[in-house]
Amino acid sequence: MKYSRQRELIREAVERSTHHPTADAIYQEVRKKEPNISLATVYRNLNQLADNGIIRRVAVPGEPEHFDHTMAYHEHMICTQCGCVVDIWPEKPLYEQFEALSETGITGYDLILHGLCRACADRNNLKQD
Amino acid sequence: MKYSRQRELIREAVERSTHHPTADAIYQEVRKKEPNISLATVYRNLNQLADNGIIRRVAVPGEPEHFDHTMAYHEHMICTQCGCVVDIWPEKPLYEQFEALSETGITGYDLILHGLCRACADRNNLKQD
DNA sequence: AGTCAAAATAAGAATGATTGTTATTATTTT
DNA sequence: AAAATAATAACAATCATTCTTATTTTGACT
Repeated sequence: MKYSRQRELIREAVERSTHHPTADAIYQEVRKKEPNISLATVYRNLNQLADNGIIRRVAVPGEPEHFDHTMAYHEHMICTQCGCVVDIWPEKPLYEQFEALSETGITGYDLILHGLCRACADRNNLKQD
Repeated sequence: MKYSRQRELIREAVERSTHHPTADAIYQEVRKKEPNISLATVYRNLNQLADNGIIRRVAVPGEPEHFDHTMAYHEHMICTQCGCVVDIWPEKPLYEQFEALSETGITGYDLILHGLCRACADRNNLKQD
């Protein structure tokens, strides 16, 4: 894997991100510093970074792929109201729960939880009072 | 929801299916009896049936949507070798495990387990002997 | 049975996310 | 510095899915 300025900018943009950006969001961000970068380059590098365990893919059904710079074990919840993706930090990895579910073994999983984010939950409570 | 011959054929095709067919697989199947049916009609009706709780959507990251006629609670595993989708029947609903993960509550989730299906596991063991 | 409004359809265009192609450029190795 | 390799920009292509529109079907009500 050779160095490239573009890949470095992409990696940094994911690193800086507070939300869980899509390829297009990263594209828009990196374009500020590298106006001629191609969207295909962003996709190629995000995939490469994910395949090399440097960033994490977050697959949300019915949405474009999201990406996450936090590699420490955690899960994701999508807000049913505003659509934002929030980190969920279980006390114990869910993986253990899943292992017993198949005789042939579980080697991995994709999980997206659904619920209200803090902001939406609070906003709803305010209106209701 | 008015009756339509097309919707009925689509529902029956999902009902008969042993795997977890995609919209296109259902389209190919229904076309045998209704050659002029449109793919858009298949999509529209699969969505309608799913929205009305008559069939279930099975979202597999990186693949077209699958559908399932079995409405009783169960999970899904995708075989990392052959790509087939198999039903997993947990003793207790995983939902309970997930509820405690968010202060704001969990209203649902999407889960796909990864592992080897029985057939692939057996095949691998044979070769290895 | 005949009329009407609502719902559904076929056909195909359009969309959106993602990947492929190719000629060129940048990076690493010799 | 030259050769070999990987990466890029530009843009075409693909794939799944949804949208549009003119037409047909269905179900309710005479």
